[in-house]
Amino acid sequence: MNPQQEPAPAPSAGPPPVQERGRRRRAHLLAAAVGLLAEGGFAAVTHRNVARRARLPLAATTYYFASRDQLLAEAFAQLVEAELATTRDWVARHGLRALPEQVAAADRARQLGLWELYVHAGRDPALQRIARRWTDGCVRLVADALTLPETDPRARLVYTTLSALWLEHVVEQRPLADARALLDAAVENALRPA
Amino acid sequence: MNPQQEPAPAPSAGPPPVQERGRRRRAHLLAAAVGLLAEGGFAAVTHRNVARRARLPLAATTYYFASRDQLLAEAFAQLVEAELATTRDWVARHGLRALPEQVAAADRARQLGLWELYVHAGRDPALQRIARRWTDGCVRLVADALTLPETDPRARLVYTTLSALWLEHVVEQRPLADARALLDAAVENALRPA
DNA sequence: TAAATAGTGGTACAGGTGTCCTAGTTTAGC
DNA sequence: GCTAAACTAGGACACCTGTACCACTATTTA
Repeated sequence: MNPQQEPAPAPSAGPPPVQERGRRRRAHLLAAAVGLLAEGGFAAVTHRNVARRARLPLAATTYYFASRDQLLAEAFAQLVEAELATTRDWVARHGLRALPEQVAAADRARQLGLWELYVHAGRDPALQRIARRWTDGCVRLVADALTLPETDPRARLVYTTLSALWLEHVVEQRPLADARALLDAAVENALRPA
Repeated sequence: MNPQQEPAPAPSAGPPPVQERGRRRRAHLLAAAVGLLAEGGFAAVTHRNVARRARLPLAATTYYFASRDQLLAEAFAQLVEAELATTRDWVARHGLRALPEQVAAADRARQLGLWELYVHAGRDPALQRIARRWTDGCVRLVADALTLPETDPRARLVYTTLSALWLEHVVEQRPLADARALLDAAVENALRPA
């Protein structure tokens, strides 16, 4: 009896849990991780914190995620996707030049968490892929907003200014007033005929 | 009698140690912290790692620095100062447009550590001051290289492109070829008469 | 010289960490 | 129904963390 029954093979890295409740729990854990990342940064995302916030037992975290790194990676991916969607929406509604206002309105801590993970991606190939997708998504977004082809270097150029201003604002909390002016200048430069 | 002899008031946060050996030891600890930060990032800078690398007893770290945070802050300041000096040198020698080559040649892990601390500064006012000094220093550097007044927004604009490309390269490890082209375009745009 | 200060280093503490284990319970498929 | 898989939950393990303590020894100062 008890023929090495393989009690819990841990689906972690593989496909999502098959049972409905399992899928919900996994999603809750992920959401908790994202929240913690925003509030306390990188270091706050521990198994115990995540479990506590999701009101689940500690073991649930290791059951649904193979490791803390994987949890972080998925949180990063989710954060990036959400951010891209939000930004796309905003740009569609208010135009590219209104982006500084969106940055101002958004949750600063959340943005910080995003950038923290972005930089951390420099040391983790799994995260690096997500970081690239983020940059690419943003560049495409800018290109669309300026009605430029996706690969037009001018879009890329505008995005460099945009992202630098964004990061600067989030980290250094400088007044946003000149950010808007600088972004305008960058857009103007890009669209000005050579 | 032992009249509350205050055995070790810990100069940590105050002025540097008065004895020569003490000053050397403190410097060694700081250098060790910078090295660790580069190699393993944020998390690697622990009291024990720093002490081991500096070949000093664990207690030396708490004797010379009031806390881990202070140690990190000083490491950040030192890293920033060194980086600014190096870059200034490079620009004086090879010009602004050759900066991508400097980034390529520099120690990637070290740059990563620098950016990690930069983003972390968003959560720590003490680090934030240093982050601002870094940005300001870089902008001034760009302004000087372009023979623009320090506060000219065009210098700031060029720096946004520069820093974004720099961070992108360090984190995402994209080919550096188009970075150079983009930087050139940014400089051209800035200097083009309106 | 003696006293006061600066620095040293070994150790201990209380707490947090990721991860694993295991016995149990629920659910899905037949 | 029954069996196998999916899931739960609590606890434990080994390790690492920042920091405090304290009996020392150098060094400086008076």
